[in-house]
Amino acid sequence: MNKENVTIKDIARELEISPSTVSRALKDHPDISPETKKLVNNLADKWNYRPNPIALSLKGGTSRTIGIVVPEIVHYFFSSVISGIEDYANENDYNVMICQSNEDYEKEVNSIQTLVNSRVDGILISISKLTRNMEHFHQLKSRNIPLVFFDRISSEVESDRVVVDDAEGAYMATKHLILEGRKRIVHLSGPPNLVISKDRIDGYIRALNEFQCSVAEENIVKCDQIQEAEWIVPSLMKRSPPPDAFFCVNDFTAAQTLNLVKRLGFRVPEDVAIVGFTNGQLSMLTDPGLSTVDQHGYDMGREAARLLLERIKDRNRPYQNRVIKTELVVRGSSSKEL
Amino acid sequence: MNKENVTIKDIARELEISPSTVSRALKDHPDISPETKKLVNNLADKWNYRPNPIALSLKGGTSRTIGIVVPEIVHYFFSSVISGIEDYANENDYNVMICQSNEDYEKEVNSIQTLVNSRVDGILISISKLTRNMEHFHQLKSRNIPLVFFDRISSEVESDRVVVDDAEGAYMATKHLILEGRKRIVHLSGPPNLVISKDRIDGYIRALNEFQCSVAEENIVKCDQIQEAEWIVPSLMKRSPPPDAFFCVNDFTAAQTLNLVKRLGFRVPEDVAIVGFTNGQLSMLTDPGLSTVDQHGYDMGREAARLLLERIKDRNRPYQNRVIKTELVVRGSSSKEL
DNA sequence: GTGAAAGCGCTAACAG
DNA sequence: CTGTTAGCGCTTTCAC
Repeated sequence: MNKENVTIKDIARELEISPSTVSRALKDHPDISPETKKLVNNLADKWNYRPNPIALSLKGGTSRTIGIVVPEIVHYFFSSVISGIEDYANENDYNVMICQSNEDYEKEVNSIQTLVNSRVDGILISISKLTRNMEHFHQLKSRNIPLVFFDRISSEVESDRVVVDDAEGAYMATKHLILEGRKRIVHLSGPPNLVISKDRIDGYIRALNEFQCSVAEENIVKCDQIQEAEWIVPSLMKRSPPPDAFFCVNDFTAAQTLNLVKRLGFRVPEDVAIVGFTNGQLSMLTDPGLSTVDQHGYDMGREAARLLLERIKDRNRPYQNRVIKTELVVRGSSSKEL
Repeated sequence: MNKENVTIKDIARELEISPSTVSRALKDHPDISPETKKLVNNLADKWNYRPNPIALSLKGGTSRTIGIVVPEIVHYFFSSVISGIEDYANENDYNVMICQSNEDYEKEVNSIQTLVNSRVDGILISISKLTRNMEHFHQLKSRNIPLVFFDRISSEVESDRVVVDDAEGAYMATKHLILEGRKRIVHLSGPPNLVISKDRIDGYIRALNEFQCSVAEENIVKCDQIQEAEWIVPSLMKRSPPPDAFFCVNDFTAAQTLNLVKRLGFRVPEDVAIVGFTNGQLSMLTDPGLSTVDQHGYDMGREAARLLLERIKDRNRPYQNRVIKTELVVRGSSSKEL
């Protein structure tokens, strides 16, 4: 009943017809007689025939597999993007191959090499924090391998891109803090070489300007990791007067800031308000709940996959730039009413 | 410089020798003269030749790709397992294809079908909460496709397995709570059809027995999701006397329990101690920090991948059962000293 | 030491 | 309407 792997030949032999006829019957080719089709399809069903995708790949020069490179799978944002890519790809009969760069330039280059060697039909990537040299992307372009950047894009490499509306998200978060009456809003920002970091800073500044608040250099501090926050936040809180709000580049840093500030005896949100960025599972579980900017990772994943599959179909279409809307989610860490 | 995709034929043509000679030279076959080898290898390097894995697969009947099926990528535990699998697989020149079941039986069956159709050399799976029928696994066995279960195993299907020492982890957690002087320890448990749920219950009971504490039916409550906890925990806290400790089947439920209990006016850990299971990123960011049992997901992933690759090499070896040690991580939610 | 030929599973141009 | 043939890239047996 469960033959190891049924091939077209097997069916042809059994029915005493040629493999090509079987192949055509299976694809409902108009030339084939209805009876033959029925015969073939019945046997194919009965034997549970599945076309061998490897043979198809070799023939067609396309693997129906796309590759993803992310810094770390274990981050909520990235795993939700992957989830979206996965779903969209599978719906379109594509498979997905995943590599991690671990925020390391070398590993990123290797990952791309691996995917290229595996003959993926295209690549989706969010670049690592340490990536400065964009040579590996140019190589992809010169080899004509479709490439889509998501979230952490390269501004130097022309290609399809999906980003969230980082500037707008940061603007909304900052504006929210201002409207809550905060005067000394610190922005804990990301690595300066990433476009998303710059955009979030821009949004932060735009909001301050709009409300005639002064923008102070020392209120923009690079700090995007739990360990960094450990010493940076306490040192910031020693200022007099201390900051009365933090807008953080991600939920982890925000949650950690929240804890540190509480440990120093400040009340949240009364003395200090905090807003993060991501809206991961974490943000509902801090105390108080963490206000944050939802990045809609899953949607971004679907959109990125869509762009990639479209480019695979048509390599000459103009480059697309998609922006996923962000959404401010207000919880107890920034609003006294919650 | 960057030819699209160099083949053996290209090299043969350029050097005016036959493809077979090139193939042999590339694999350092003893028959080939050193000069020819040098010539071939130099050109291969220069042209950046990479064997086409698809052709190799078709020829060799092996894809050097393994498949993973997990309930949800976005859970810290699963993404860390995936990370471990990835690393081990890549070190051994295997690629990894990932599918999600979304805790749904149908999608699990589909995922396996997808992977089989893609001709993966083997499959790693952690079964969904809703999976009761094991037919799809038996099919894999009858098709002779290597299969390794990790974490959520099927006790009904014989195969290689990697689990964490759930019973021991639960035992340590419970014992720790007992030693902290807790008398009314509630266990919020997982879906009863999963082996891990049973094992954790067993460990919980063993610790209670060992210390002559009574085991009460009503202290074992099925509750493994944030939303469930929302109403279950408050109702439990209405008992008189209320529970003075919770051992939860995962970190999410534990963190949520922690918040709910605090919201009801109880102090943690003074009035109520809480221990979770996973040791995800979340556990350092609750207030107080969440005591939990580390599952070493990354190590589990590596080990599972190792078992799979070994079985792919030798399909007749006896089935292996690997147990990853768990580790109790004590933080503020269960110990007054922290 | 090297080459020719066949075949992995499938498709498509070309014949009939 | 159906069969034959060649070829995707690579390996491997069999010849020479």
